[in-house]
Amino acid sequence: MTIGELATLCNLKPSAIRFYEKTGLLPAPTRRNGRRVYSPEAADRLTLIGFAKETGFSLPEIKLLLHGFPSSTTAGERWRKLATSKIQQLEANIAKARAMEQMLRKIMKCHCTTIDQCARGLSACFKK
Amino acid sequence: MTIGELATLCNLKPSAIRFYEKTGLLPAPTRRNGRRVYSPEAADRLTLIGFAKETGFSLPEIKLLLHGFPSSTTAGERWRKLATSKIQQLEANIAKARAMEQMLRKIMKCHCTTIDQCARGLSACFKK
DNA sequence: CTAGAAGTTGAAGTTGACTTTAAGTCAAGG
DNA sequence: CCTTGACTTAAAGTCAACTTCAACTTCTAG
Repeated sequence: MTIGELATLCNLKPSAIRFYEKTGLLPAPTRRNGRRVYSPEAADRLTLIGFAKETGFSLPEIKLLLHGFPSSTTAGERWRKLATSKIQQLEANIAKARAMEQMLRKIMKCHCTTIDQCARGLSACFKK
Repeated sequence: MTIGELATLCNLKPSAIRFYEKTGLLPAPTRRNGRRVYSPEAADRLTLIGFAKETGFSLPEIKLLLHGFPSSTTAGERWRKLATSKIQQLEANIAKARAMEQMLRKIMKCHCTTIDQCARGLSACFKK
């Protein structure tokens, strides 16, 4: 697969793929006459990266999750710690998203055009 | 309340509050000797803004949700449309977060240090 | 064989959301 | 009265995550 094909397949621009390679998220593929040639697994990797991004991971975090921490005796443990904290973050995000959704639904039930008009007291739900 | 007090109360820097004011997210407060003086409602507004940010709204989107669309006969309807699409986005985000969480949990059950070691085939879950 | 589409590089530019800086004003405590 | 710290502004700086540019090479169709 060429970089262009991989890009269209994953809804990315070639520049993004080169950027991920340069920053170490994506392994450098083999080359044919100087050009990158990708195997289908590259698409799996990019799918995973995209998914992680959409769930709130930064690129450095994704790098850690993908490659594990730099080798050390406690590497596995540290990966585990990162994953555990990320799971907690994900659950917090889910809770927040649900609360926001509830708020929007409530506001939609009345007939205002702004939140200020009818969200008085509603923001109390979010204290803390 | 001074800008500094409001900032500590909402875990923000004064500069962020001034920035929100400049970009129209926060109404300009009254002034005493040139200095901003805030009423407690300002904190509610900031809490709401923070919440929206954390659930994936951009500042321009938050502005729209707060102030409604610029006045026009269809303003209310457009607000409604925006809110509806945002609710859908929130639900999609919740689903993604759940899938990501499941994936992390699965990977944690085996004893690898990287995702590549044991996530083979797992990314199939995400092929939408 | 040649035009043009797609690939290559490093470096510079973009966007969103702030933060920092510079240069100054105001106010409360010792 | 004077210092110290919080406030004011506009303008410039920062950071992440890419994108665009310039200059060049290489593949592909006619």
